[in-house]
Amino acid sequence: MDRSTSADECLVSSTLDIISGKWKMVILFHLMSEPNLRFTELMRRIPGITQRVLTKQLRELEQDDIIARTIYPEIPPRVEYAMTEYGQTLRPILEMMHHWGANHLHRSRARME
Amino acid sequence: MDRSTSADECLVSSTLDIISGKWKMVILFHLMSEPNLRFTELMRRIPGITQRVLTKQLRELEQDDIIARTIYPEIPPRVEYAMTEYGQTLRPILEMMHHWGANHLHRSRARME
DNA sequence: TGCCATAGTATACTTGATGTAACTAAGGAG
DNA sequence: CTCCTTAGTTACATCAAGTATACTATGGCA
Repeated sequence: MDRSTSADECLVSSTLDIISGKWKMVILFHLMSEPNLRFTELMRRIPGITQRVLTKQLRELEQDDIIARTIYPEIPPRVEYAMTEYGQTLRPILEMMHHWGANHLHRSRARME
Repeated sequence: MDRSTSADECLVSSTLDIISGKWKMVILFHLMSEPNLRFTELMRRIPGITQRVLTKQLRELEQDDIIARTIYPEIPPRVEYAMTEYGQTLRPILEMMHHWGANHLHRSRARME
C-alpha cells in the first residue's frame, strides 16, 4: 500500500498500517492485560482465529517491534509473546479507541430504533 | 467482517471498522482542516485516489455519520462534504495517531541504519 | 454545433487479506 | 508402537478492497 500521498496524513496512516488488520487489536488487547501469553493461549482467548492467521499477525507485530517473541527450547515447544516497551506506547491509542468504540456501539444501537 | 469475537476487543475493532480503509484517514484529515470541500477539491488534495473509490469511502463515512453531504442543485453540480459533530469526536484519536505515526516513522528510519 | 466542467455510474479486472484443511518435528505417556 | 502435545508450515480457495477505463446528464461558452 502506498500511503505516502502527502506529508501530513501519511503519519496517521503509518499508525493505521501497524494496527489495522482484523485481529491485531484483539491480540494487543490480550497482551496488554496479560503480559506473557503462549501461542495456544492466544488461540484460546481469540475464538475464530486460525493458526495460520495468528502466526502471520504475530510475525507482523513482531517485525514492527510491537511485540516480542521468546522461544524456550523445550519439548513440546514453548513460545511466549509479550508487548515490547515500544508496543506499550500504543496503549493510550488503544484505550481511546476502546472508549470511542464503546460509545459508538451505544450510539449505533440508538440510531437503529 | 465479524469482529464480535468477544466483549472487550470488539469495542476497539468497531472504531477500527470506521477509520480503516486506505483513504478514510486522509479524507478525514483534509475535512478536519478545511471545513467544507467539494468532490473535485478532495480529488485534487488526494493524489492517487480514483473517483469510484473516493465516492465509496465518502458514502461509507456518511453512512457512519462521520461526514455530511450537502447537495446544491446547480449546474454544474455542487456537492460539499464536511465533518459532522459526531465525526469531530474522532479528532483526539486522529491527533494521537498523527503523533504516534510521526514518532514511528522517525524511529523506523533510525532502525534502518 | 461541439466542447467544457462536475459528480458521479458501470463494468471488468487485479491484488491482498483472510480462511480451510492437512501436514510436520520431537519427545513423553500408555 | 501409537497417540498426544506445541507451534507452527504448506497448498489451495475465497472474498473484500482497490484499480482502470469508459460512460452519463446538464447547461454554459464559443
